[in-house]
Amino acid sequence: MQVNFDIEKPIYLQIIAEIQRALVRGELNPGDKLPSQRDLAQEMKVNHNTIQRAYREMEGEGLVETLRGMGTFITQNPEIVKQIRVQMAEESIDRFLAEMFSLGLTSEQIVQSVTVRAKKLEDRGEAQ
Amino acid sequence: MQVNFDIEKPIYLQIIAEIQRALVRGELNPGDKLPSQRDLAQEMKVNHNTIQRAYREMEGEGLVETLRGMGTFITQNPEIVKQIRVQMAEESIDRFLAEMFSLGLTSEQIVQSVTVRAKKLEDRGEAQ
Amino acid sequence: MQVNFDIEKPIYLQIIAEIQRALVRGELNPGDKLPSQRDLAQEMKVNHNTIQRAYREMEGEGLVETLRGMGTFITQNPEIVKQIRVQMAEESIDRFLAEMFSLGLTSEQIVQSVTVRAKKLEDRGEAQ
Amino acid sequence: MQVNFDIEKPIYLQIIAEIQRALVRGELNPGDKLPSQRDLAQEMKVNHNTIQRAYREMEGEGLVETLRGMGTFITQNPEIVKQIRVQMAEESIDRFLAEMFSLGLTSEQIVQSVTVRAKKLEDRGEAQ
DNA sequence: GTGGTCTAGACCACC
DNA sequence: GTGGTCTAGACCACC
Repeated sequence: MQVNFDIEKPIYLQIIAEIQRALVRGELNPGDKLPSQRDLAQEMKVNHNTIQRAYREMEGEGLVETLRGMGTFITQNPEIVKQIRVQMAEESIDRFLAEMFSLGLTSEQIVQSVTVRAKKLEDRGEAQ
Repeated sequence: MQVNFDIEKPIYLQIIAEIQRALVRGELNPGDKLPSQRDLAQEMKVNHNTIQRAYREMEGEGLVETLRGMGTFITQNPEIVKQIRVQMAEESIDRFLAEMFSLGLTSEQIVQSVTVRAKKLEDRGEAQ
Repeated sequence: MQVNFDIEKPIYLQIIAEIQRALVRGELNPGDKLPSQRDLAQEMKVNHNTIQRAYREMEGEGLVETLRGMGTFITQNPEIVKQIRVQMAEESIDRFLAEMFSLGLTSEQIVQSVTVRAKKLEDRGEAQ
Repeated sequence: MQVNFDIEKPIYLQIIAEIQRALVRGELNPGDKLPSQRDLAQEMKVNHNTIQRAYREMEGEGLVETLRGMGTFITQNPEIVKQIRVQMAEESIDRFLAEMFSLGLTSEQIVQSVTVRAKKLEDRGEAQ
């Protein structure tokens, strides 16, 4: 697991995004234990408070559960993966539409372009 | 004009992207003179060779023309803005589709989601 | 506004409790601006991060809203005061019942005692 | 046995309260010898005069008896535990009612809430 | 060993 | 001026 020290996004949000991606990819599953705050901090070369911020934020969203003295675990709710998938898709769509609108395209043009291109890529087998 | 010193993308490509965005936004127009390589290098705190690489690349794409002793100018072709727009839209679409496919959505689901969301945002007036 | 540096309760929770009490007492109202994080930190002689923790926690509960560069404000929702009242009453009841059960009283005995005593105090006018 | 050095309550009253709770919990029984004033003072890191004050106060209430040269003992009266229980329950009730009245609830509402909640907790088996 | 709280202080973005 | 992020390091509770 890696973070980019880019200027754009706070580290703790990048950590959350990493964990969500790992969940969506199935590398992390409901019930799994996350690395301890101190271990992950050392591994990622960030302060343990930054990891804690990320973990606490995820706890607030119901993504993880923390058992004092035991560690932090992915919530034992099989729905979370689906929920994250939906959330990530929505973010992706909104980011995309913002880009397209800023280029001056209308809804109709966008839908048209996406339809054509998605069909083409799917036929080529680029959709796994 | 600024660049992010992130690891992802070579600086000269970021410079090109910036200039293209400036063109699309109308902040830069066909025929306009670009800053001298040395001036821009100083302003952006990058090596002047990096600027030269960016300008050369854009020259290869027919985006700019360099007149010896005069400087570098946006090509006097009213079509370039439209061409960049198309190119940027295509990049945007492909990036977006790659994200959506990696989340496991099908072409139909993607088109469906985009259609609904684009309509909604347009109604809200978020498309300028 | 004061905090007790007692060992029992984290400072940031004490701060939240203080603000909730101020709301219930009507000393603070929906829409009111809270002191800036730095000012309150200085006044309470705690670190500004501790105030931020309290404010962020309240933001998560929808109690306050933060406008970057403007400050932190009590949510413009007239229902919050009622909600806090209910929450404080529930906490009060649960704390009380835990005490009474630990003394070995049954539900019936507790209800009986409370009924008699509440009536007596109300008649004496101790309920404002 | 520990005391909180909080500002609220004199230490000698906290000591009395601790001893009463120990009696109610059955950790201390009628006839039991209390630690010597000096021993307890050392253990609790308070002045031995503070312990003396606590013991004297309890003697005045008939809770303990001091036998010169022998030490201080819980009164050999099987009723004291019951009496303390009643006294603690009364204090608990009054503190609780004060809280609820200050939140603006009426006697009826308080009794109603307590009845519902006590029943629920008892059913859940939280009353030991 | 694991998480929780707190401090002092730095630097940043936005206004 | 206001909040946001982050670090380094301390001490604590619970196990």
